[in-house]
Amino acid sequence: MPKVGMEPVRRRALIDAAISTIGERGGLDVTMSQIAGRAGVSSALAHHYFGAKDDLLQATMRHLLAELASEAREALKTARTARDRVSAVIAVSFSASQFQPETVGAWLAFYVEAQKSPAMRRLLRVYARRLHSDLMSGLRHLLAAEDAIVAAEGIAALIDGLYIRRALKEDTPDTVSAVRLVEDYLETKLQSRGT
Amino acid sequence: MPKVGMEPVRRRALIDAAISTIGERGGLDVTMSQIAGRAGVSSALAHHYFGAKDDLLQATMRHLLAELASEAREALKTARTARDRVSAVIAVSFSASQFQPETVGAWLAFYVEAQKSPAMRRLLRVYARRLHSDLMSGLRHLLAAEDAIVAAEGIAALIDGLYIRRALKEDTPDTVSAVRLVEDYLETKLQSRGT
DNA sequence: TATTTTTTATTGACTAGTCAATCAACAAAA
DNA sequence: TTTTGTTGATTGACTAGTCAATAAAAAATA
Repeated sequence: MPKVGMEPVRRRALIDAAISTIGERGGLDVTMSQIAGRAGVSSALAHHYFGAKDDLLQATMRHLLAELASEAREALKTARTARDRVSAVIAVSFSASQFQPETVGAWLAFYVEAQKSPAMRRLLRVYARRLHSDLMSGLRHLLAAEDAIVAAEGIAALIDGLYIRRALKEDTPDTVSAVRLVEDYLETKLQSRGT
Repeated sequence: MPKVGMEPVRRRALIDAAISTIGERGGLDVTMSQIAGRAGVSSALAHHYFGAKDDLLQATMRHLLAELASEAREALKTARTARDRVSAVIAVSFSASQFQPETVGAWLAFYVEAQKSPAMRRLLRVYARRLHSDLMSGLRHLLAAEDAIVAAEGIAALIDGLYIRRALKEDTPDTVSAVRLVEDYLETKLQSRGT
């Protein structure tokens, strides 16, 4: 029952299906048929809209990044103080939508893929840089220049590390304790100011 | 030119080849032929000694874990104070042999695989538990019980996070700065004692 | 010691299965 | 009648795993 104007609907459905398929099966070695099937279409249609499998995967990664960026922008908008800005960035990283095991699984899979694919690596670098600058936008006002950079790197590494642990499920660090751990790090950093 | 007593030699060569192939290509989707070829034998021989591909991969992971464990044991032996113990664990995680991009790439690939494979997940849990207990063996004497646990979790997450960043190469955190970052975290934790 | 037999090492060729990508064909809307 | 949406069938490439065959070393036997 072909209706016109399906393209955006199908694209979105395929990307969503790609995320959950990758997250569920844990890895990028998912087949076009699995993804297409979950989106309720044939694999031929997936190729029709995205060309090669790689293109669909890249579009998926881009979608993940865009979603995270948009959440971060939103959260930063309402943060009043510098301290709030840092907490906002941390909170977004572990927000319900981002910290879902499926999503985390997909993120991790893309991290691995980035080792092979320069295109993916570029995308991830964009994310890393934005995270850094978002963190610095608050930390800059709270710590001396050098300390702020170290703190930003530390927080970023902590976030990535907690993501990995989340992806492994079982004895999963939940959202709350993950946030607490990072906030605790930040707090000790702020307290040792000037030492 | 068949000589007798080749089994251990081949096994080791195949495992080494697996590590570098996985690390170089970034992912577990390497073929038996690639691994065997790098080890200088036919793919049939790899199957002869390891059975299925999965078995070779598991043996490889086990080898990685065993090597890390042995290095850690060695380092802890010479640590005199509690503080030294913690530093020793950190140092081992970023030692030259462990922090090689190839090795790190392989580690990351196994992390992803662990999402699918319960066997791999079990192995990784062994690693996580040992890391935790090694850290606690020092931290226990330096911090209050609760704080020690938080610090151990934080250090572990930092290590994993820095590994990920290392795997992505380019703007790589080198060994020295990675150690410094973790040590700095530990230091601030210790200083805020009793706060 | 000379020989046969067994064990160990090794591979090329093959099988069976999977999957990305293509394409011709069909259906509904414009 | 042209455009848009859609799929089943097919192709071509690749790969895990098997197997029969070969050859050297070691063990057993004469």
